[in-house]
Amino acid sequence: MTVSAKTEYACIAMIELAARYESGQPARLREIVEAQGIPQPFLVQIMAQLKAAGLVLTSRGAAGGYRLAHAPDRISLADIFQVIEGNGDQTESNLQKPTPATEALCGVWGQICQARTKILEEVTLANLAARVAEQPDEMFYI
Amino acid sequence: MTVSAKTEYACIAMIELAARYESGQPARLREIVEAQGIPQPFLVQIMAQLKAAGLVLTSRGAAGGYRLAHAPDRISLADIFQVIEGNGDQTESNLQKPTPATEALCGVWGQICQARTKILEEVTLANLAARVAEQPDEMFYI
DNA sequence: CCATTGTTGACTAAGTTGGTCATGATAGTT
DNA sequence: AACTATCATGACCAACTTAGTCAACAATGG
Repeated sequence: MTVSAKTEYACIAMIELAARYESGQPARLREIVEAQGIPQPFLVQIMAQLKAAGLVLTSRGAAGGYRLAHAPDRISLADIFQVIEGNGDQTESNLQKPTPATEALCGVWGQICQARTKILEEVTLANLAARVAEQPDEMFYI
Repeated sequence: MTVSAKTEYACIAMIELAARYESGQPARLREIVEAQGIPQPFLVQIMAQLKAAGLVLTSRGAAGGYRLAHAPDRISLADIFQVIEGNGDQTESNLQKPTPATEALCGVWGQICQARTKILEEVTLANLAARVAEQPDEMFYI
Protein backbone atom coordinates (compact mmCIF):
# COMPACT_ATOMS: atom_id res chain seq x y z
CA MET A 1 0.00 0.00 0.00
CA THR A 2 2.37 2.66 1.26
CA VAL A 3 0.34 5.68 2.27
CA SER A 4 2.57 8.75 2.09
CA ALA A 5 3.33 10.69 5.22
CA LYS A 6 1.65 13.72 3.70
CA THR A 7 -1.61 11.91 3.13
CA GLU A 8 -1.53 10.43 6.58
CA TYR A 9 -0.89 13.83 8.15
CA ALA A 10 -3.82 15.24 6.23
CA CYS A 11 -6.10 12.52 7.55
CA ILE A 12 -4.90 13.02 11.11
CA ALA A 13 -5.44 16.76 10.93
CA MET A 14 -8.92 16.23 9.57
CA ILE A 15 -9.73 13.84 12.40
CA GLU A 16 -8.57 16.47 14.84
CA LEU A 17 -10.84 19.04 13.21
CA ALA A 18 -13.71 16.59 13.27
CA ALA A 19 -13.32 16.25 17.03
CA ARG A 20 -13.83 20.01 17.36
CA TYR A 21 -16.58 20.33 14.81
CA GLU A 22 -19.40 20.46 17.37
CA SER A 23 -17.86 23.34 19.27
CA GLY A 24 -17.89 25.49 16.14
CA GLN A 25 -14.59 27.09 17.12
CA PRO A 26 -11.66 26.97 14.72
CA ALA A 27 -8.53 25.04 15.64
CA ARG A 28 -5.22 26.80 15.37
CA LEU A 29 -2.37 25.23 13.45
CA ARG A 30 -0.28 25.08 16.61
CA GLU A 31 -2.92 23.13 18.44
CA ILE A 32 -3.07 20.45 15.75
CA VAL A 33 0.70 20.26 15.61
CA GLU A 34 1.02 19.87 19.36
CA ALA A 35 -1.75 17.32 19.65
CA GLN A 36 -0.44 15.12 16.86
CA GLY A 37 3.28 15.74 16.47
CA ILE A 38 3.29 16.84 12.85
CA PRO A 39 6.09 19.18 11.68
CA GLN A 40 4.45 22.57 11.60
CA PRO A 41 5.68 24.11 8.32
CA PHE A 42 4.75 20.91 6.53
CA LEU A 43 1.23 20.97 7.87
CA VAL A 44 0.84 24.49 6.54
CA GLN A 45 1.21 23.16 3.00
CA ILE A 46 -1.22 20.38 3.63
CA MET A 47 -3.91 22.61 5.11
CA ALA A 48 -3.55 24.96 2.16
CA GLN A 49 -4.34 22.11 -0.20
CA LEU A 50 -7.30 21.00 1.86
CA LYS A 51 -8.59 24.56 1.88
CA ALA A 52 -8.13 25.00 -1.86
CA ALA A 53 -10.16 21.84 -2.36
CA GLY A 54 -12.95 23.19 -0.20
CA LEU A 55 -12.69 20.59 2.55
CA VAL A 56 -11.79 23.08 5.27
CA LEU A 57 -12.62 26.71 5.97
CA THR A 58 -10.19 29.17 7.48
CA SER A 59 -10.40 32.42 9.33
CA ARG A 60 -7.42 34.70 9.66
CA GLY A 61 -6.46 37.00 12.39
CA ALA A 62 -6.13 36.76 16.12
CA ALA A 63 -8.87 34.22 16.80
CA GLY A 64 -8.51 32.43 13.50
CA GLY A 65 -7.90 28.82 12.60
CA TYR A 66 -9.26 25.91 10.61
CA ARG A 67 -12.73 24.34 10.59
CA LEU A 68 -14.30 21.55 8.58
CA ALA A 69 -16.33 22.79 5.64
CA HIS A 70 -18.92 20.01 6.07
CA ALA A 71 -20.22 17.76 8.80
CA PRO A 72 -17.81 14.94 9.68
CA ASP A 73 -20.18 12.32 8.34
CA ARG A 74 -20.15 14.04 4.95
CA ILE A 75 -16.38 13.80 4.50
CA SER A 76 -14.69 10.50 3.74
CA LEU A 77 -11.06 9.45 3.51
CA ALA A 78 -11.57 9.16 -0.22
CA ASP A 79 -12.12 12.92 -0.37
CA ILE A 80 -8.84 13.55 1.43
CA PHE A 81 -6.87 11.10 -0.73
CA GLN A 82 -8.31 12.72 -3.82
CA VAL A 83 -6.97 16.09 -2.72
CA ILE A 84 -3.51 15.02 -1.61
CA GLU A 85 -2.64 12.23 -4.02
CA GLY A 86 -4.68 13.31 -7.00
CA ASN A 87 -6.83 10.58 -8.43
CA GLY A 88 -4.23 7.89 -7.97
CA ASP A 89 -6.34 5.65 -10.15
CA GLN A 90 -3.71 4.06 -12.27
CA THR A 91 -5.56 2.20 -14.94
CA GLU A 92 -2.72 3.09 -17.30
CA SER A 93 0.31 0.99 -18.04
CA ASN A 94 3.89 2.17 -17.56
CA LEU A 95 4.66 0.52 -20.85
CA GLN A 96 4.15 2.66 -23.93
CA LYS A 97 3.28 -0.01 -26.42
CA PRO A 98 0.02 -1.65 -25.37
CA THR A 99 0.21 -5.41 -25.63
CA PRO A 100 -2.36 -8.02 -24.69
CA ALA A 101 -0.37 -8.66 -21.53
CA THR A 102 -0.49 -5.04 -20.37
CA GLU A 103 -4.18 -4.85 -21.00
CA ALA A 104 -4.86 -7.92 -18.92
CA LEU A 105 -2.80 -6.46 -16.12
CA CYS A 106 -4.47 -3.08 -16.28
CA GLY A 107 -7.73 -4.86 -15.67
CA VAL A 108 -6.34 -6.21 -12.42
CA TRP A 109 -4.93 -2.84 -11.37
CA GLY A 110 -8.36 -1.38 -11.97
CA GLN A 111 -9.96 -3.99 -9.77
CA ILE A 112 -7.58 -3.14 -6.96
CA CYS A 113 -8.19 0.59 -7.29
CA GLN A 114 -11.90 -0.01 -7.14
CA ALA A 115 -11.63 -2.09 -3.99
CA ARG A 116 -9.46 0.54 -2.35
CA THR A 117 -11.71 3.41 -3.33
CA LYS A 118 -14.72 1.60 -1.96
CA ILE A 119 -13.09 1.17 1.43
CA LEU A 120 -11.95 4.80 1.53
CA GLU A 121 -15.40 6.03 0.63
CA GLU A 122 -17.02 4.05 3.39
CA VAL A 123 -14.82 5.47 6.14
CA THR A 124 -16.00 8.94 7.14
CA LEU A 125 -14.46 11.33 9.61
CA ALA A 126 -17.42 10.82 11.94
CA ASN A 127 -16.70 7.15 11.75
CA LEU A 128 -13.04 7.61 12.62
CA ALA A 129 -13.75 10.10 15.38
CA ALA A 130 -15.94 7.49 16.99
CA ARG A 131 -13.19 4.88 16.83
CA VAL A 132 -10.71 7.34 18.31
CA ALA A 133 -13.03 8.19 21.16
CA GLU A 134 -13.36 4.51 22.04
CA GLN A 135 -9.66 3.96 22.40
CA PRO A 136 -7.91 4.73 25.68
CA ASP A 137 -5.80 7.80 25.29
CA GLU A 138 -2.51 6.17 26.31
CA MET A 139 -1.12 9.29 27.91
CA PHE A 140 0.29 7.51 30.92
CA TYR A 141 3.84 7.92 29.72
CA ILE A 142 5.53 11.30 29.59
CA MET B 1 -2.54 2.50 -6.67
CA THR B 2 0.54 3.24 -8.73
CA VAL B 3 2.16 -0.04 -9.66
CA SER B 4 5.84 0.62 -10.34
CA ALA B 5 7.23 0.00 -13.81
CA LYS B 6 9.54 -2.60 -12.39
CA THR B 7 6.72 -4.64 -10.92
CA GLU B 8 4.70 -4.37 -14.07
CA TYR B 9 7.65 -5.51 -16.18
CA ALA B 10 8.11 -8.48 -13.90
CA CYS B 11 4.48 -9.47 -14.33
CA ILE B 12 4.67 -9.11 -18.10
CA ALA B 13 7.80 -11.21 -18.32
CA MET B 14 6.18 -13.89 -16.20
CA ILE B 15 3.14 -13.92 -18.45
CA GLU B 16 5.43 -14.37 -21.41
CA LEU B 17 7.13 -17.30 -19.70
CA ALA B 18 3.76 -18.79 -18.81
CA ALA B 19 2.82 -18.79 -22.49
CA ARG B 20 5.86 -20.94 -23.21
CA TYR B 21 5.58 -23.19 -20.22
CA GLU B 22 3.99 -26.09 -22.12
CA SER B 23 6.77 -26.23 -24.69
CA GLY B 24 9.33 -26.81 -21.93
CA GLN B 25 11.88 -24.72 -23.77
CA PRO B 26 13.49 -21.73 -22.07
CA ALA B 27 12.85 -18.22 -23.36
CA ARG B 28 15.82 -16.02 -24.03
CA LEU B 29 16.01 -12.55 -22.59
CA ARG B 30 16.05 -11.03 -26.05
CA GLU B 31 12.84 -12.76 -26.99
CA ILE B 32 11.00 -11.36 -24.01
CA VAL B 33 12.40 -7.92 -24.64
CA GLU B 34 11.38 -7.94 -28.28
CA ALA B 35 7.92 -9.31 -27.63
CA GLN B 36 7.11 -6.81 -24.89
CA GLY B 37 9.28 -3.75 -25.39
CA ILE B 38 11.03 -3.75 -22.04
CA PRO B 39 14.51 -2.14 -21.81
CA GLN B 40 16.86 -5.10 -21.85
CA PRO B 41 19.43 -4.28 -19.14
CA PHE B 42 16.62 -3.43 -16.78
CA LEU B 43 14.91 -6.75 -17.34
CA VAL B 44 18.14 -8.50 -16.46
CA GLN B 45 17.90 -7.08 -12.95
CA ILE B 46 14.31 -8.09 -12.63
CA MET B 47 14.85 -11.64 -13.80
CA ALA B 48 17.71 -11.99 -11.35
CA GLN B 49 15.37 -11.10 -8.51
CA LEU B 50 12.73 -13.52 -9.72
CA LYS B 51 15.35 -16.23 -9.95
CA ALA B 52 16.72 -15.52 -6.49
CA ALA B 53 13.20 -15.87 -5.15
CA GLY B 54 12.81 -19.22 -6.85
CA LEU B 55 10.02 -18.22 -9.20
CA VAL B 56 12.00 -18.87 -12.36
CA LEU B 57 14.75 -21.27 -13.36
CA THR B 58 17.59 -20.38 -15.68
CA SER B 59 20.01 -22.24 -17.85
CA ARG B 60 23.14 -20.58 -19.08
CA GLY B 61 25.01 -21.11 -22.26
CA ALA B 62 24.16 -21.19 -25.88
CA ALA B 63 20.66 -22.69 -25.66
CA GLY B 64 19.89 -21.16 -22.29
CA GLY B 65 17.14 -18.90 -21.05
CA TYR B 66 14.40 -18.59 -18.45
CA ARG B 67 11.61 -20.96 -17.47
CA LEU B 68 8.93 -20.87 -14.83
CA ALA B 69 9.82 -22.81 -11.72
CA HIS B 70 6.22 -23.96 -11.21
CA ALA B 71 3.10 -24.49 -13.28
CA PRO B 72 1.38 -21.22 -14.24
CA ASP B 73 -1.61 -22.00 -12.08
CA ARG B 74 0.65 -22.28 -9.06
CA ILE B 75 2.08 -18.76 -9.38
CA SER B 76 -0.01 -15.70 -8.56
CA LEU B 77 0.58 -11.99 -8.96
CA ALA B 78 0.91 -11.83 -5.20
CA ASP B 79 4.06 -13.95 -5.45
CA ILE B 80 5.58 -11.55 -7.96
CA PHE B 81 4.68 -8.45 -5.96
CA GLN B 82 6.18 -10.02 -2.89
CA VAL B 83 9.49 -10.46 -4.69
CA ILE B 84 9.72 -7.06 -6.34
CA GLU B 85 8.09 -4.75 -3.82
CA GLY B 86 8.86 -6.64 -0.65
CA ASN B 87 5.87 -7.17 1.55
CA GLY B 88 4.38 -3.75 0.91
CA ASP B 89 2.03 -4.33 3.79
CA GLN B 90 2.13 -0.99 5.50
CA THR B 91 0.31 -1.44 8.71
CA GLU B 92 2.73 0.98 10.28
CA SER B 93 2.25 4.71 10.66
CA ASN B 94 4.66 7.30 9.28
CA LEU B 95 4.22 9.16 12.53
CA GLN B 96 6.57 8.19 15.33
CA LYS B 97 4.35 8.93 18.29
CA PRO B 98 1.35 6.62 18.16
CA THR B 99 -1.86 8.47 18.85
CA PRO B 100 -5.43 7.19 18.84
CA ALA B 101 -5.85 8.81 15.45
CA THR B 102 -2.93 6.97 13.87
CA GLU B 103 -4.13 3.68 15.24
CA ALA B 104 -7.57 4.15 13.78
CA LEU B 105 -6.03 4.97 10.41
CA CYS B 106 -3.66 2.02 10.48
CA GLY B 107 -6.71 -0.17 10.82
CA VAL B 108 -8.02 1.22 7.56
CA TRP B 109 -4.67 0.84 5.80
CA GLY B 110 -4.65 -2.77 6.92
CA GLN B 111 -8.09 -3.33 5.47
CA ILE B 112 -6.96 -1.97 2.12
CA CYS B 113 -3.81 -4.10 2.07
CA GLN B 114 -5.89 -7.15 2.79
CA ALA B 115 -8.29 -6.43 -0.03
CA ARG B 116 -5.42 -5.88 -2.42
CA THR B 117 -3.58 -9.01 -1.40
CA LYS B 118 -6.72 -11.07 -1.83
CA ILE B 119 -7.14 -9.89 -5.41
CA LEU B 120 -3.48 -10.47 -6.24
CA GLU B 121 -3.60 -13.96 -4.79
CA GLU B 122 -6.60 -14.90 -6.87
CA VAL B 123 -5.03 -13.93 -10.18
CA THR B 124 -2.65 -16.64 -11.36
CA LEU B 125 -0.42 -16.65 -14.41
CA ALA B 126 -2.59 -19.36 -15.97
CA ASN B 127 -5.51 -17.08 -15.42
CA LEU B 128 -3.79 -14.14 -17.11
CA ALA B 129 -2.46 -16.22 -19.98
CA ALA B 130 -6.02 -17.26 -20.72
CA ARG B 131 -7.16 -13.63 -20.77
CA VAL B 132 -4.31 -12.69 -23.05
CA ALA B 133 -5.10 -15.50 -25.46
CA GLU B 134 -8.68 -14.29 -25.74
CA GLN B 135 -7.72 -10.79 -26.78
CA PRO B 136 -7.03 -10.01 -30.44
CA ASP B 137 -3.33 -9.43 -30.94
CA GLU B 138 -3.59 -5.90 -32.36
CA MET B 139 -0.58 -6.24 -34.61
CA PHE B 140 -2.13 -4.44 -37.55
CA TYR B 141 0.03 -1.38 -37.09
CA ILE B 142 3.76 -1.41 -37.61
C1' DC C 1 -1.39 50.10 16.26
C1' DC C 2 0.17 45.58 17.15
C1' DA C 3 0.18 40.82 18.26
C1' DT C 4 -1.67 36.73 16.45
C1' DT C 5 -3.01 34.07 13.11
C1' DG C 6 -3.16 32.14 8.23
C1' DT C 7 -0.95 32.73 2.94
C1' DT C 8 2.28 32.24 -0.47
C1' DG C 9 6.03 30.72 -2.89
C1' DA C 10 10.73 29.67 -3.26
C1' DC C 11 14.07 26.49 -1.75
C1' DT C 12 16.55 22.02 -0.52
C1' DA C 13 18.27 17.54 1.10
C1' DA C 14 17.69 12.70 0.81
C1' DG C 15 15.77 8.75 -1.01
C1' DT C 16 13.59 6.09 -4.74
C1' DT C 17 12.89 4.81 -9.48
C1' DG C 18 14.22 3.65 -13.85
C1' DG C 19 17.84 2.68 -16.44
C1' DT C 20 22.86 1.96 -18.25
C1' DC C 21 27.39 -0.18 -18.62
C1' DA C 22 31.23 -3.17 -18.32
C1' DT C 23 32.92 -7.31 -17.08
C1' DG C 24 32.65 -12.05 -15.94
C1' DA C 25 30.89 -16.98 -15.86
C1' DT C 26 28.89 -20.96 -18.22
C1' DA C 27 27.52 -24.01 -21.74
C1' DG C 28 26.75 -25.66 -26.31
C1' DT C 29 28.93 -25.82 -31.26
C1' DT C 30 32.44 -26.51 -34.39
C1' DA D 1 40.45 -25.85 -27.88
C1' DA D 2 38.30 -21.85 -29.72
C1' DC D 3 34.21 -19.39 -30.39
C1' DT D 4 29.92 -17.60 -29.58
C1' DA D 5 25.50 -17.19 -27.33
C1' DT D 6 23.59 -16.73 -23.24
C1' DC D 7 22.85 -15.49 -18.23
C1' DA D 8 25.25 -13.09 -13.75
C1' DT D 9 26.88 -9.43 -11.06
C1' DG D 10 27.89 -5.16 -9.35
C1' DA D 11 28.93 -0.51 -10.01
C1' DC D 12 27.11 3.58 -11.69
C1' DC D 13 23.95 7.55 -12.79
C1' DA D 14 20.19 10.93 -13.93
C1' DA D 15 15.64 12.45 -12.95
C1' DC D 16 11.92 12.64 -10.05
C1' DT D 17 9.39 12.55 -5.73
C1' DT D 18 8.97 13.12 -0.90
C1' DA D 19 9.36 15.44 3.24
C1' DG D 20 10.49 19.32 5.09
C1' DT D 21 12.35 24.37 5.75
C1' DC D 22 12.35 29.40 5.45
C1' DA D 23 11.12 34.05 4.88
C1' DA D 24 8.26 37.62 3.77
C1' DC D 25 3.45 38.92 3.55
C1' DA D 26 -1.74 39.75 4.48
C1' DA D 27 -5.67 40.04 7.38
C1' DT D 28 -8.14 40.37 11.63
C1' DG D 29 -9.34 41.12 16.63
C1' DG D 30 -8.44 43.76 20.52
